[in-house]
Amino acid sequence: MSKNDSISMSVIRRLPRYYRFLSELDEQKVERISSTKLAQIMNVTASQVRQDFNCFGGFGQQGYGYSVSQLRREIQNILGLNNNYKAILVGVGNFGTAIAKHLDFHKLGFSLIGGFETDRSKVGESLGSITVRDEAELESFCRENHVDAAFLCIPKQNAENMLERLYQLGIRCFWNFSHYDITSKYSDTVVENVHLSDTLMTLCYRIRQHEEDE
Amino acid sequence: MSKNDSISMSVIRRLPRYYRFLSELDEQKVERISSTKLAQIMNVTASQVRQDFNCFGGFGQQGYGYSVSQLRREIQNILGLNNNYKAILVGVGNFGTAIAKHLDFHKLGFSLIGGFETDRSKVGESLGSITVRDEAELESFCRENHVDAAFLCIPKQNAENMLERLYQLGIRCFWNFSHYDITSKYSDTVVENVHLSDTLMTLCYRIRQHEEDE
DNA sequence: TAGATTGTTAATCGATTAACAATC
DNA sequence: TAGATTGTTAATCGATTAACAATC
Repeated sequence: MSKNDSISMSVIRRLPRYYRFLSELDEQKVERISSTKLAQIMNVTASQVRQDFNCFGGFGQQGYGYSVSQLRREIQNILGLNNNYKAILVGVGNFGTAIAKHLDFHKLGFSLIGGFETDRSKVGESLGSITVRDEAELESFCRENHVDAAFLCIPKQNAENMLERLYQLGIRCFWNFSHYDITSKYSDTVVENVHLSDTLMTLCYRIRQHEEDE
Repeated sequence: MSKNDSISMSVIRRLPRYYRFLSELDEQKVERISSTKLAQIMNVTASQVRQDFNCFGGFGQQGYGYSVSQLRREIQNILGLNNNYKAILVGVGNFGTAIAKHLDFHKLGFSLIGGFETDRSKVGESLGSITVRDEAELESFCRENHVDAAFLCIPKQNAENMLERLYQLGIRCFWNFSHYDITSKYSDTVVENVHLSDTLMTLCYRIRQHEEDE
């Protein structure tokens, strides 16, 4: 766990996938694996596997391969999944609700500590471990609780205002499901955008390509 | 709209984003835009904008720029958003429901024609234009209706079986929210994976990087 | 020791950016 | 015509793959 020097984003974005495959192998009690075998399972090249792992230092052993459980733990550490970043859910509609119920945030480095919603009819509902609060309580809540990140599940038209409020409250990290372009206005933020419709449009394009190939 | 010769995936995956920005400009009644200006708004290089658009043929006019509405329409055509691919939703839990309610499939080249669920208590519910059906009806439904794609919103453990059934029914295109690795078993499929937890893990990593930069 | 497999360097490939001639 | 901006070629940069010496 050394050898840092800013790893490229291409590598980082592959780590979760390694982590998933290694977790599965670990559950299946597989003890060791070679870069060749792992590459085969994951449908990538063995070279890439070794290059990727070596960005962080040598986890393997020549002539033997990698210890699945150790490698899994190393990637877990690199990604920081043992953290417990405090996150709030902003917008508890269908989508926000699904997210909150669907994911095990603790395994992903987060802890969901609050949810906020404009629709009064939803305020007071409980959602897993949290209770849905009136959006008006956002400021007081954030002053009483340390918040590391916000999960944005609101429509684009509400995003501009909400961002201003969240930014004022010192929140700089966002998991953004809205189509609002956060970084263009707030450059000192960390944003992971999830644009579901973009991937569906890509699928649309690829369906036709696939048909044409026949 | 010519000059094809297999466009690289890097370009294709940028098209939805161009499409979104152009749609917005179009709504704001902006008539023309230069690659420089568009690049500025989108935070990319003007070179990239021009290279990307030129993969498909010259939409611009020297000394003038690009017509926003025309360019938007061109990208719409390239992506094939005027299609009406018939899709079914497999798994109508929190997540599937949110997806179905959240997105305007018609604008994205699809038409949702059915939803299937194992949980009997949900069968019969209506969801936008569709009615939730018992998963047991999947085969009969797919034989009576042409289905181009399946949106997979089921847990990983159910995915293997379900994929086998869908594949048998001739479905080859998937929007996959499960962590099941479709292409490794079914190589003649078109799959867009959406791994939400992967992006959250990446955010987790980036939060720490951000903190360290201070 | 022999065999296997890593860690790492070098070669290749593809994607991005820069530059500028063509042209509206 | 002069100015602006594209379309396109060439240069650069980064990421991926191949190769192999190091070593368990």
